[in-house]
Amino acid sequence: MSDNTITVYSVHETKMQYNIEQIPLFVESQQKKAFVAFDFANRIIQGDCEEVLKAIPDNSIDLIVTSPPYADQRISTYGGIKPDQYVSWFMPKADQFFRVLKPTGSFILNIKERVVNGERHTYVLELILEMKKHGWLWTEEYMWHKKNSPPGKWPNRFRDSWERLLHFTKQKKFNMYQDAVMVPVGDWSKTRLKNLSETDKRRDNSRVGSGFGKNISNWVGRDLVYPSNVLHMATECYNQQHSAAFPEELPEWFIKLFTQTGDVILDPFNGSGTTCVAADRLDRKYLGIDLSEEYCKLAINRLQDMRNKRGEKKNE
Amino acid sequence: MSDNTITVYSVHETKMQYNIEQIPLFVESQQKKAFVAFDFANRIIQGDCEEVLKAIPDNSIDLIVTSPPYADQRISTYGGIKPDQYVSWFMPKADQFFRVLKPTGSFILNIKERVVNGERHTYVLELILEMKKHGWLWTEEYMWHKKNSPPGKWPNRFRDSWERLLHFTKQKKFNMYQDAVMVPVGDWSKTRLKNLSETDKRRDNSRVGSGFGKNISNWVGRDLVYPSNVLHMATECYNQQHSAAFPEELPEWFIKLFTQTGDVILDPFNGSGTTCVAADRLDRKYLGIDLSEEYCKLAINRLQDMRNKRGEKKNE
DNA sequence: GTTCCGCATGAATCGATAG
DNA sequence: ACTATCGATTCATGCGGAA
Repeated sequence: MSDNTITVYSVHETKMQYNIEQIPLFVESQQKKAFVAFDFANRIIQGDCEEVLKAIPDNSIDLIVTSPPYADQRISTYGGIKPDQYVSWFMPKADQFFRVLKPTGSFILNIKERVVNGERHTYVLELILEMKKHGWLWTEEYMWHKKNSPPGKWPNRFRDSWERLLHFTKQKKFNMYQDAVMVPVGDWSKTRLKNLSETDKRRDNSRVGSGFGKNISNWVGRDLVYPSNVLHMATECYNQQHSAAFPEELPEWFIKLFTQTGDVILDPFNGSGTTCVAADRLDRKYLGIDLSEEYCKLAINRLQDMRNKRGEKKNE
Repeated sequence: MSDNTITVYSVHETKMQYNIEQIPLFVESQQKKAFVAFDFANRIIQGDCEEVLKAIPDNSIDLIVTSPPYADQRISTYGGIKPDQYVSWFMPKADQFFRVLKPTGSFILNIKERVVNGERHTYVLELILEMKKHGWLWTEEYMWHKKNSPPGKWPNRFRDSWERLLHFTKQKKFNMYQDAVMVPVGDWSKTRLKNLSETDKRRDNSRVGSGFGKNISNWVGRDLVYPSNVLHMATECYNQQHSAAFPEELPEWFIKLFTQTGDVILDPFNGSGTTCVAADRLDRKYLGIDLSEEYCKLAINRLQDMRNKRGEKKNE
């Protein structure tokens, strides 16, 4: 990274091309205003999210979905944050997240505590408590059940197949579009409904207009139910080189749940850019930030690939 | 409850009968020794677990599995512990658990935080931190996915379908018999989740009282793999007056995982006695403690019923 | 003897209403 | 302003009676 500059990537229509603009960021209030004129939507920015976000205005982001480097992970990029220092490393960034997030917005934090000396470390618990002190509401904890967790065998524990999806908000009331993530009803009523309709037909022949038929009408067309706070998703790898933190399904679910078309989604630890890809696919705007130039380029390539594919599809 | 006495229930062969013995408990060291001679194995004791356990010797329990009253729940029995006071209510009891647990033993705590003012309360997080201060190791957090969670719809959250199963130990090295909970690979678990009749068959087998050995024999020839730290189990809500906090499968799994035949399992918030029933079925010894006389009687009745059924089966 | 369906039942939570 | 109570919302499951 060169001094006082960051690199901004953006996707263009041209296949396999991207522009790199050098933009001064770390500026005082006057110049900051000028920068604000810069459209940060649909950009991938290389830099430290804590610094980059200082150039983003208050209350301008609708949703933050991210999976920060866990303690002692992504050492080459983030230097491997020590578990004991995790909270103090994270909180200045969380303060920026708080500032840029709209009052009606949500922050989804994918995280899981490491095992240290045979014990689960407590930095995630401490992080939640500290977030509250900094004004965040710990609204909910969703559970990601990783259906295909990596194998492994230890004498004192099994494979770790779940991760936390902490849901923080700024207010008790926030935007939530529950209908957007309704799911087909369970196998239970599928089979029952199937059988029910057969019975219905049978009875319909013998007796028309009874109250029974009315009962059926309540079920017919009601294929969808609201999900719970447990998400069952398999992990996926974008390619052999760079494994994604989570499958595209995951940010997709929260993007549909907490935003509408045109809203802006931020991933401050963008990595291979799964959040941005999901956002773009769902016609939302994205802002991805990552320290690593390699990851930024990978992300922009993925976004370009997807745009191209969608373009081809349109022309078909 | 009368002064200085507790009520001890034990199962006998005679159908639908139980003995009630009055035993002085809250005594000093000399008399305590006398009490220790009393066999606490396979007993249901009515009283406050914090006091009752003072009569149990150090390092005498192999496994503790329990689901304490959550904050503001089970008000009629426990008076409804306020969320803010939960940790200070719980810790003196946890100290006794620590004392009576063998160094190689495990403590499984089923708990979940309430929503208070639209936010998840932090008393569970604080409890974990406090447990560590009192010497416990937070070894693992298992996840109970409740497939049939209570319904409901709110503007800011979905149905809560998971609970924590906190695994505390006294040492880094503890007893764990992983082979005892191995499961058939792949398709079996899929069919089990989807095929209801398959589940029913398994359930029936376990209810009859032959334990799980019989089922395992059905799996011979299939490849067994170790499970993960996510448990998929439905709550039992059969039409009775007293519903169990968790399904029998749940303590069963941990009993097989952390104990051997003849070991002693403690549930200090015994409730309807699901833990003890599972322990007895698996030929372990149990000690159940509960404040409520009604629950104690219910538990002993369940244990007697099971004994009777197992006896009938033997005679067949 | 099976299979199938109606129904009750949750360790819930929110918002409105009442004291 | 703060607490207490009540109705509305909603779905997977097991049980019991029916086909």
